[in-house]
Amino acid sequence: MVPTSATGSLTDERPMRADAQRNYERLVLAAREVLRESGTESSLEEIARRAGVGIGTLYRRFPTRLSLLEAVYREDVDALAVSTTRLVEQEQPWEALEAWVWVLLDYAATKRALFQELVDAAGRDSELLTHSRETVIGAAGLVLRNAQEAGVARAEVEPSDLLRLVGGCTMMGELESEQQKRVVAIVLGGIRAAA
Amino acid sequence: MVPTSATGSLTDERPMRADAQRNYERLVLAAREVLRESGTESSLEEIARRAGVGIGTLYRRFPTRLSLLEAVYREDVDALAVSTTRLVEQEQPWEALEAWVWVLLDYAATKRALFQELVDAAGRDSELLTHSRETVIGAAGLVLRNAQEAGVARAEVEPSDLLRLVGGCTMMGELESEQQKRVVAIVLGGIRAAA
DNA sequence: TTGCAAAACGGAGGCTGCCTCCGTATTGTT
DNA sequence: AACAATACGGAGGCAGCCTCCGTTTTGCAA
Repeated sequence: MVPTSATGSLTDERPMRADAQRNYERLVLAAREVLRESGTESSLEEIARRAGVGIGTLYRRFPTRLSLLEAVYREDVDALAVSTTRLVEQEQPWEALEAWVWVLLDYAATKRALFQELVDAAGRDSELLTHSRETVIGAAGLVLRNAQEAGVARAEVEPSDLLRLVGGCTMMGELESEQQKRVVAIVLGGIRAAA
Repeated sequence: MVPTSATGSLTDERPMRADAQRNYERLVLAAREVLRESGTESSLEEIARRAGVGIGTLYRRFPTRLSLLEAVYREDVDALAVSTTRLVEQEQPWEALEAWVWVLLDYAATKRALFQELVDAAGRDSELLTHSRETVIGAAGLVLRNAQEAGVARAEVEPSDLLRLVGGCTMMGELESEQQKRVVAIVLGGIRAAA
């Protein structure tokens, strides 16, 4: 999953230079480590330090905090998309939605930092459509539309509403599992179409 | 509303010294101003600067970021409590709850910074029961219990759930009014007891 | 191989913010 | 008027963000 070019866009002619690629890997590795330890508070300098790389290198490779987070969690984000598809194919629409919310929560629990900044940047920055945002919103849309077409979810709910509700309230501070259950129940209850 | 003693606790014998009181007022004034401009990002140094006061003075008076926010919004928080009581007395239980959510949103809109840190500190710090937290949670409890006793709100919902849902998801970034309406509708739908 | 330009590195440095500490100034009380 | 008690304020230490640019590394081409 290590790209051989910085952007993955169509305009890369050359592969990354060997040292660049090595440092890329080190940075992502260190970032994952530091993020696990310090979450949202993680310092970029600490990450660079841990990676044994100059701060300048970090900034060259990842101009944005978000871009680093994305690199770290890219695989996980893609995995979310995959398991979303599976849910939609194998479960009943409502059950899929229910299950998906829990998948999202579980997912968010280990990716607070990314999620925080992602939801945060949901409104503004709408220019910079990052891979993660597209993917997560896409997943939400898939499972939601599926439920709506089956008539089990209210038609007016939008994917971003789902993210807000599930992500938003969960993202702030920890949530004990009891409260988590209650909150999810409330959200699901509010989304379910009246019988 | 300017206290004549730093803590308001039982142990203050003397009133604040004149200069202390003057600076207190200046600080709160400046803080309100800066908070309006910069929200959560507000810098304490900027506030001190704006107040024409040394940074040391700020820290002596408000050892904690939260304590400053509280001072700024103390009156507003109390006002929330008052209008909560009024709602409960004058409206039907469910209507009161509905209206209260909107009051809370409106309230939160101008007090993002306080709210953010408040909800954030909801779990940990449970020792330090600040005035604001008690007040806000108390208000949520009042309106919620009222609805529950009337049988129009699910019994298992807790006050902090309400804060999480309404505050949490709203607090992250801006929310356009359309989305706000949808999100509130979902939350209320999930709280309402099944008929 | 060797040479060389393109690519990448890395950290110093400028800026800002957090917070503490302590010498100095202001009060108000006797 | 004098003297504690109280309060002030900012220097200074630490850390993080980000940029800029002189130095090093790499890989292609001769």
